[in-house]
Amino acid sequence: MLEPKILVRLKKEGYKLTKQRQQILDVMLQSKTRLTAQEIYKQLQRRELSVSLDTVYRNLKLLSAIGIVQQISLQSGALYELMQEEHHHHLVCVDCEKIVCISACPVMPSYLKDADAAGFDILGHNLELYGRCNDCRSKRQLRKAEKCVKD
Amino acid sequence: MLEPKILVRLKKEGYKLTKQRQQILDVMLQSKTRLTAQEIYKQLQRRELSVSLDTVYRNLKLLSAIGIVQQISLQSGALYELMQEEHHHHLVCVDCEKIVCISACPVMPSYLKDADAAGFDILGHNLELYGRCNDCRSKRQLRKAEKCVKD
DNA sequence: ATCATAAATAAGAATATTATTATTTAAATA
DNA sequence: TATTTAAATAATAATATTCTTATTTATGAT
Repeated sequence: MLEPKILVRLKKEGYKLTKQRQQILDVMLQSKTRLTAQEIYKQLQRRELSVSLDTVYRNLKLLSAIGIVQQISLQSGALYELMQEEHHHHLVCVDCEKIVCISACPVMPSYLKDADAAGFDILGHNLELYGRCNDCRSKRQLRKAEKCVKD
Repeated sequence: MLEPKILVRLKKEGYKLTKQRQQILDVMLQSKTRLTAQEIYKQLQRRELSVSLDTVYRNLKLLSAIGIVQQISLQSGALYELMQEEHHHHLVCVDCEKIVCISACPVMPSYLKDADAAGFDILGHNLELYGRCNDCRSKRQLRKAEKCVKD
């Protein structure tokens, strides 16, 4: 069921395809929503596969580093999603934590050349944008406006 | 002592310039190295200013979101550095956690337009690159080579 | 200078995340 | 198929990070 692309990627970097790793990926694949590490852990328990929470975290970190999984850091902890078809990034509202996908990716090969120059093999990257959404901006301005009216 | 630029930025976004916030920024300004939240907290205790660890974390998060501070996520936790002169990003070795600065930034205004389109005010961003450094790559290959020799 | 108020803080409890170490396992090769 | 070994895992202990709530404070307006 796993994308062959993912298998190839893991093998290429010398990582093993363990049962646990497969199941973690599968849970993410099945999920319609972004998940926390804890949620993935709970799903796995339902499936009766023995996976420690530690293993979930370890794998999410690894998979993020090599670009198979995308991590989104919120106040309340991190969310993870499987990188499907199109590579993309996320914009998070600093007030309400609303998340919006930004479809393009600005990290071009030319940019990675600098990194190569440092002698690194580039495996992946994570870009998160922060901002304030329309609603939250309005609310802020409303507060100021109300005050003026009252005065 | 604080860069006026930072003060302007905070005020513009409606954030207060508290003693604690000032001191956190000052500790980072004085430091020659990247610091963990805990290290910043300890520095502040030496200065005899009352700042809770919670406050340190809260501020680092806020300051990262609006681009005044840069966060670097390592296995062992996060490091923080004040964004000085030139905006830049970091490349981290997934094996040894060596950090290298990449001077340019690929996040151009044109890219941010997409974000604007979603009705967001963009405040900042965080980009982290992952790779494997020269040394770690060599070590991996050595292991394989040794095996071949032995055989 | 005083007042009003949203923003910020401290304290301590609750969670999330990582480290350590002994054991197990995938995968390469004989 | 059996052997070998780096990689991966589980268990649990240790840290790091966040939440909740009551209190304090910076700031803008009087």
